[in-house]
Amino acid sequence: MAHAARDQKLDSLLSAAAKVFAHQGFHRTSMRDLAKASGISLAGLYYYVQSKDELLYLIQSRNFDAVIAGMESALEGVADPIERLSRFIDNHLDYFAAHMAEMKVLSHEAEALEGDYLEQVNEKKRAYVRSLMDILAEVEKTHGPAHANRRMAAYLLFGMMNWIYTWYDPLGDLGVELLGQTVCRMFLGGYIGLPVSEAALPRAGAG
Amino acid sequence: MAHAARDQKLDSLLSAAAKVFAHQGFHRTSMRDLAKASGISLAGLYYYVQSKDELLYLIQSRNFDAVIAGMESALEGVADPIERLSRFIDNHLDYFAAHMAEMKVLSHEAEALEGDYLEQVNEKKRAYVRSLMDILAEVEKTHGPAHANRRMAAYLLFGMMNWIYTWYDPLGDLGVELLGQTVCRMFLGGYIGLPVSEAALPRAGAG
DNA sequence: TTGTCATCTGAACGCTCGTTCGAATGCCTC
DNA sequence: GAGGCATTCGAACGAGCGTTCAGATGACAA
Repeated sequence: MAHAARDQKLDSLLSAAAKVFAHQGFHRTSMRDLAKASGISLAGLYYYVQSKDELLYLIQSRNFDAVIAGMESALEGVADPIERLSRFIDNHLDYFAAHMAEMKVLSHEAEALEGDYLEQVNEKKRAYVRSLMDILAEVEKTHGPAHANRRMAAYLLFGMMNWIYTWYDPLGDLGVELLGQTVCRMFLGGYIGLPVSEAALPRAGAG
Repeated sequence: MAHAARDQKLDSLLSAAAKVFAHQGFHRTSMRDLAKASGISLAGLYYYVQSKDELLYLIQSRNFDAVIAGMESALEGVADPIERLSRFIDNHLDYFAAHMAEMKVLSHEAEALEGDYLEQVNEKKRAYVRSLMDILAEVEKTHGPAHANRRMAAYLLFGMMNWIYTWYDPLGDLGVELLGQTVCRMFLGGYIGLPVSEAALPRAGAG
């Protein structure tokens, strides 16, 4: 099948492009850079892709779809809210660690997209955030009112998870399992001894 | 003094440039854009600045210096490790919220710098991270061994704090005080009822 | 008035960019 | 061998980029 061969070559182009985008940034990367990295001639790139923008869109869109699909499968049949939250986090971090270049492009080049491309990715993003906030609502229903604004907490969690493209090395000594545990524990429990009571928290009486 | 007038005009150029960089991104912004935004002619920009790169460097460098100076002053004479951590977080978030454009440029355009400029900012960054990790070491000394790798915890905290440029509105209904409290509590304590015991955490017995 | 110096500018330079186009190549079918 | 189609490419185009330069402007000193 010719169709499959073409798709496969597009995939490898997207993979090569993601690496270069992650390394140099989208705007600093030229189509000539991508030609060199993918082994396709400059003009040849346009047989697989309509524009540089579409290339970025395809990287972001496909990987985001994969994250969302992974999440849906990870949550399937799981009822306990905390377990659902834990799986949401693990899925996000596991995919991130397994596709660092692509996820860095998704996290860092969010504003590089324009027009319809931007809107389509943003719609996925909104749905994904909504999924997390639904889980947080369930958590609150089971465990009582939260100690934080739900929306704020959601974005702080995304901050912990998405910022990892600036420092995390999946091949380093800090494994993804430890990362997932730590993020989950930090979100739900804390850094020092878990039983930190309200009164022990600072800010209450300090200027 | 003529010197002071010049410095003042450079300041206002940097401030205008930070807004445009924050809005469009560094590489997408042209010197012609900056000329328009600052009210200086294209060639006139080069009377105040050697290059577009230096412009970015000055924004990052000066604001980072301000963050660090604020931190040193906030920690002065404070002994309690948890209070020190709380002040470190508050200083970072307060400055971020008060200078969203500049801090977005500092967070998001970290890799846009090159050569000496990059190295100088990175050195500040390393020292700043070291400051946080020193505080974490003090916290551990006082409150016993932590439940997370120290370096990992530090970067997760920076993730929560730096990611806010993607979602936080200082003029919205979520005040900076609440933000600081939440980040501090999430780092130290947690989202649902603080006494979440080890056993209650998922991951242990779930696939 | 003349000269000096900081401040500012219009116009241009050389370069790289994303994209296009006409043509070449390789492969399959008849 | 001929025709058709998917694939690939060298060369070029127009546009925009960061930067430079020779010179204008205006304030102040002599």
